[in-house]
Amino acid sequence: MSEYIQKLNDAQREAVVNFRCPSLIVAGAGSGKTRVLTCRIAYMLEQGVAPDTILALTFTNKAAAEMRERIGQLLSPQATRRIWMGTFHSLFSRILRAEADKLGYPSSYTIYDASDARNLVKQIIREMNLSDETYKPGDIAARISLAKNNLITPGAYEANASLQAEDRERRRPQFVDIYKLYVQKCRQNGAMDFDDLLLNTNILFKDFPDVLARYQAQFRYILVDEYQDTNFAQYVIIRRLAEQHSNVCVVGDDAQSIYSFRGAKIENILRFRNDFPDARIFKLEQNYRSTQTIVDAANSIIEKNTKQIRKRSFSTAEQGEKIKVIKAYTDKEEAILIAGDIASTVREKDLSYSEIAILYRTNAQSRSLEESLRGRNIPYKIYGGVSFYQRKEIKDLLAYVRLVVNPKDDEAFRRVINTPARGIGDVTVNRIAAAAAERNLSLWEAVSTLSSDDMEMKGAAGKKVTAFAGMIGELSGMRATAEAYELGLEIAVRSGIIGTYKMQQTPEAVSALENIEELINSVRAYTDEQKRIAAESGDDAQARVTLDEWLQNVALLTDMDNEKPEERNKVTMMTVHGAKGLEFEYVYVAGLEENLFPSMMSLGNEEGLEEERRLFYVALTRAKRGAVLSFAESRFKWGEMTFCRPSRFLGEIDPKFLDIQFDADDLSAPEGGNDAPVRTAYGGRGGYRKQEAGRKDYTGNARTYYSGREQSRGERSSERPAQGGFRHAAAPVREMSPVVPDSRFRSVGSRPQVEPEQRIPSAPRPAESAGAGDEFEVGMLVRHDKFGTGRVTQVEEWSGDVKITVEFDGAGRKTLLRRFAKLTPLRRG
DNA sequence: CGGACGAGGATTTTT
DNA sequence: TCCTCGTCCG
Repeated sequence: MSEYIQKLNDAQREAVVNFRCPSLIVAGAGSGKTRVLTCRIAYMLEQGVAPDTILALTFTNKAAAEMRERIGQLLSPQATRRIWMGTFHSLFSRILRAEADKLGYPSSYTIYDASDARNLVKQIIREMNLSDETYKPGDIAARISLAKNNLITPGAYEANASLQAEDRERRRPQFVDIYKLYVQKCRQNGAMDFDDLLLNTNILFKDFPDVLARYQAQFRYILVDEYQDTNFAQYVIIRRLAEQHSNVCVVGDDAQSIYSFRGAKIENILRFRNDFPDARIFKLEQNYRSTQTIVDAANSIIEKNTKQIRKRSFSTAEQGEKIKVIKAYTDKEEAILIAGDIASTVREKDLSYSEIAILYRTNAQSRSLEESLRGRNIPYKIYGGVSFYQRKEIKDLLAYVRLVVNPKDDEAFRRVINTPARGIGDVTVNRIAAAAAERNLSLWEAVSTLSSDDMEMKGAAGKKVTAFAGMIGELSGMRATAEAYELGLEIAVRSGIIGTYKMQQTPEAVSALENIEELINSVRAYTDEQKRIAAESGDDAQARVTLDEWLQNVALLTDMDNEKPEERNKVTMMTVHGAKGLEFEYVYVAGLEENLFPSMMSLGNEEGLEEERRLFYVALTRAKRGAVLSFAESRFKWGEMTFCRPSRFLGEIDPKFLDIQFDADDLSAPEGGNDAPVRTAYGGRGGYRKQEAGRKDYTGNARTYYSGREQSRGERSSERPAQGGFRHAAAPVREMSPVVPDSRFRSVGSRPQVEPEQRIPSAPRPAESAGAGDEFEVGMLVRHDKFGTGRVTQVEEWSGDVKITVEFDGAGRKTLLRRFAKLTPLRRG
């Protein structure tokens, strides 16, 4: 038996070697889940399973790459090449690319990300003359996504009385019309959104049984990582593919299901046994990551949930330190206390900053934490915020590539036609659109084949459009011969994107250029890599990698995928969601307050609350050695000071694991009293009775948040069967309720790429006497046609012009550009 | 066209 | 608070 098998514990080994039956591997936090998965695949290969009969599905590219890497280490890198290992989206997009013609799509279809999808929805709502008050694009896009995730096509949606009733009730009777048009436009544009990759795979498998049979025959072994996060569409794909060989191995942890807002169904893992009655279940319960204290504390939280697979994680590591709980008066103080604690922890335990993470529920919390870390000169890195791929310059460049690759992509066309500005305005675009619609052409097809007269354009506009068409046409022509990298660079240059940013001297423009450079380099890296793989495996078919291919790949990437190793020795700051799958020596969880963590939005129903509890479980189990939990009594939210109560989760941790850092006066029991403080602090473990006897301070809070419902739960009822039974394809419709929350993107606390310290300050420079600058100066009295007279308070040079700030007597302060404003100097100050 | 300005909105977000 | 979006004006 291979060495790597011997090193496994019994449960792990069982889960590895029994690979010829449906298997459910319940893998608690830190239980060596990835290890088991990689060993299982390695073992399968060693047992003679052909690599291309293995389909291994993950949720992130990172997870797939890591797994491939580790299998490669166990066997050889070559051995892993032909395994179908990757994300649901990337593998099925590959299949769809091969089978596109059957669905009436071009094989070089483009992939819309969430914001592309939302923009299209928005545009449709405008076109239909609907109010974007009632039809909020974000809501509509989310509902479309929800429908697709539940395999409800527009036709099925329309035929469904209860969904229709729901929309009427919510005063959005025309939702289904938007949905229809959206699907139609995507198809016209030769585009699929993320959800389509799964939905269309299902349609392909349903409508083309021979195609399904082919893939069923091929994938004799199906493995799914993070199964608790699969949605209905993914679930059905897996079931369909598994029908023939019934050989599915799913790995996951129901306690870490935290993506229901994205359509994930915890029921999929809870009910795996019903789907595969002869499945074997392997429970990995030994935690290798954390101390006993952390594991036991986490258990004491998660056992409050009713929906779960019973298991008992245990750690054989040392008992370890208690979990520190910090109270602060304000969010600002909380941040300062955390920074201080990090500084001393790092010093005392001789840690590197990279071994520490601060986790929070919402990105908005990062700001105060950031400031306090900076105040103490603690290096940090914030994850989240505006992603690389969401940056304007990147989306612009990608839109060009999309248009060049897929001439039907009207969305790309609209984005690109006047970016950078080339004097083609709405009026012109509308004319193009009208002409195109009349002839049933895409926008690009119209522009490249019709004359200016056909589009009813006057001289200047017509010329500009012709020039644009010529440029795209030439780039498009290069596709057949040029290397992807060259073409990418050519697009960046010819489009004028690079030139425009080069002209500007702002730090933003510099960073934009760097991003563009990075993107283009990634084309080269990708093609080189693909060529290397092709060479290794002896395929000549891949001699030249096209831009199409890279584009499909890049659409499915996220920031996590270009993590740079130089981010060493920095404290990690991220949301709890972002931390799933990671581990740190010390973890700080900030903002443990009611309405924040658990989030206010989750409090309406028990299911939401249970998910928050799982989220807290995830947060806590990231810690190897120590955890620090903090809360503030007041916090700035949306510019307003709000008062907060400590999170109920604090009270749910068995107090014997806690080390309370505050308020000994009010909370502590008499000397020698063992654990009274915590009980009175949070009312955990029946402690609330005591509080009701009339303690002050926190007791009042405790009484409130241990509301009747909480108390009445009394003896926990975890034996109760899981609620909300899973419905199968027969009635997927029920899956539509409740409606998902608004899922529009936020982008608070962004700038992950540029360290604040490294930013070039853009402080206004006084205008040089170059040209017109000296005409105005601070203190001068001036007159303006509209605003009357005023005094100049600031003059600065501003990208080729002069920006003048004037305090007007009547109209207040205005900032004017010299080039435009008709300002008359009156008298020197 | 493109910047200034005010209103409104603000969980979480693997792809 | 602080960002995004729409509108208005030079």
